[in-house]
Amino acid sequence: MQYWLFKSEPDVFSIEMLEALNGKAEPWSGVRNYLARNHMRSMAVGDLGLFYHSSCKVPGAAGVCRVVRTGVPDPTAFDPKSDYFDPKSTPENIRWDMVEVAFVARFEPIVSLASLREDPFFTTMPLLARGQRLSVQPVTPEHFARIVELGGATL
DNA sequence: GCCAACGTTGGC
DNA sequence: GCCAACGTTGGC
Repeated sequence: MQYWLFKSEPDVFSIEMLEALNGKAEPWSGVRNYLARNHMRSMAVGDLGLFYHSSCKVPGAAGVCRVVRTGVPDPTAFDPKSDYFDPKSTPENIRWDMVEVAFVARFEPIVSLASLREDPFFTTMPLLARGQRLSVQPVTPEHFARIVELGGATL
C-alpha cells in the first residue's frame, strides 16, 4: 500500500464536500501536470491519501481519502467547453487519465501547513520543500501515520 | 496583492 | 535542443 497527498482548493472542492457524497467516488479530474499524472498512474485501488486544502485561510491536511478506481480517462480533457480541455488528448490516445477517490476521514482540527513546518519530523516531507507545487505527490507511511494521529482520526 | 518558483511554449 | 518569455501555483 502506498500513501499520497491530493491538493484541492476548498472553495472549489473541500473535504466536507467529499464527506457529503456519502462514500460516492469523486473523479480527480483537471490535473494537467505530467508528474502529478504519473503519480496517479502509480496508484492502486485501496491506497490512502491525505486530502490537502490549498490556497485558503489555513492551508493543511484536512482529512483522508481512499483510491477507489484507477486508470480512468479524464473526461474534461475531451470537452471543448472545459477549462481543462486538451485537444491532444483523444479517446484513442488518452493523455490525461486519473483516479477516483472516496471519503475516509476528516481531521479535527485540520493539520495545518504551519504546524507541519514547526515539527522537525516533517522537514523531509516533499510538501514542505521550497517551491513545491505538485498537486498530487507521494507521502511516506511514517509521515502519513503521524498526520492522521495529529488530525485525531482513527482509520 | 505580492512574489518566488516552477512548468510550458515557441522562436531560433 | 537551448533558453527567454510567459502563465500558473500557492504561501504569505
